[in-house]
Amino acid sequence: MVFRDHSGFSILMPELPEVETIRRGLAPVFEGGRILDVWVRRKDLRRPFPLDFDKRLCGRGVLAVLRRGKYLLAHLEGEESLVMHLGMSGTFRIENHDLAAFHHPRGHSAHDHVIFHFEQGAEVIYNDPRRFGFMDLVATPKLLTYPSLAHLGIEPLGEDFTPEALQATFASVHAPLKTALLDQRYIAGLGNIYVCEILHRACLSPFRPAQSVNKTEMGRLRQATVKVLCAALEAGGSTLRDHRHVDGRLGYFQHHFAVYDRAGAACSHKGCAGMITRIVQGGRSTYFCAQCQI
DNA sequence: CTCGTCCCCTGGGAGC
DNA sequence: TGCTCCCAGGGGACGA
Repeated sequence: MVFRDHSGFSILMPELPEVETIRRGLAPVFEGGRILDVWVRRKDLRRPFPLDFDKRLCGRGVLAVLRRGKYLLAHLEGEESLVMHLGMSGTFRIENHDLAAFHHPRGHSAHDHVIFHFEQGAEVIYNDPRRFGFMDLVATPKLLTYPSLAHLGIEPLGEDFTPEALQATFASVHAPLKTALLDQRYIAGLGNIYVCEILHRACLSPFRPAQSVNKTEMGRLRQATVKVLCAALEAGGSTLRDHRHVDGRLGYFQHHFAVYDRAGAACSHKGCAGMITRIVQGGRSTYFCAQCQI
């Protein structure tokens, strides 16, 4: 969904490209940095913060920031990792203040829930109006069995994302292709917006039972997924490089969509006279062209 | 197991 | 102009 926040920035829900762009934006501050102090402004987001969340982060060095699906993972010194999910409205911004300012915080907005203060003076601020995100601390060796991460499917930008793997994954899945692509247990990182774009690009119907998609079509699906995600990443990358955005807002950038939120528009495929329509599948909007998505 | 439904939350937009 | 209501989204819980 596209909407504008109070300062006129265009906001998009964080799916894989947004989360990866945020990861790249956080990395220069997090990786090799040390957390001096953490200010948690409420006791929970979607879930409660873990016990002594702030105390356990104070003084910790950050080794690396990784992404798995839509999750961000900050590996900390001492074999512990900070697991973060942005839900639907979570974002980070980076501000640079002197140390004194942190102890007399000013100018934080109503939805700034967590503020990390780094040794070098940067503040990393997590803002989440709808509070569907969450943060947790997990022993790094136990990440593989952490419930939210344990059952995540294939990384769509990884080497394992092949037509053969897709066919094997969906071999016994009766669910409609649209629903199956959104299911993080099969493929990790896709959300409603990009799934609509991917299916349109691959000329595949959202209604097709996932198991009915043949290998040739899986090849198209793979190709479309990589193209759509990489184009979005490129847009995010150019936002990071754009110095007009140096107020530190991460991960939100303009995209051009072929189908999402474009009901009534003409299908953009060459030679197709179809029109984009909106239907509901599993309680979520699907935008597609019934003419060429078969 | 798989499938469908509902809920969490807020702000924007439609409609009156 | 100002009010009310509906809706978007990811993930987890729950029941069939």
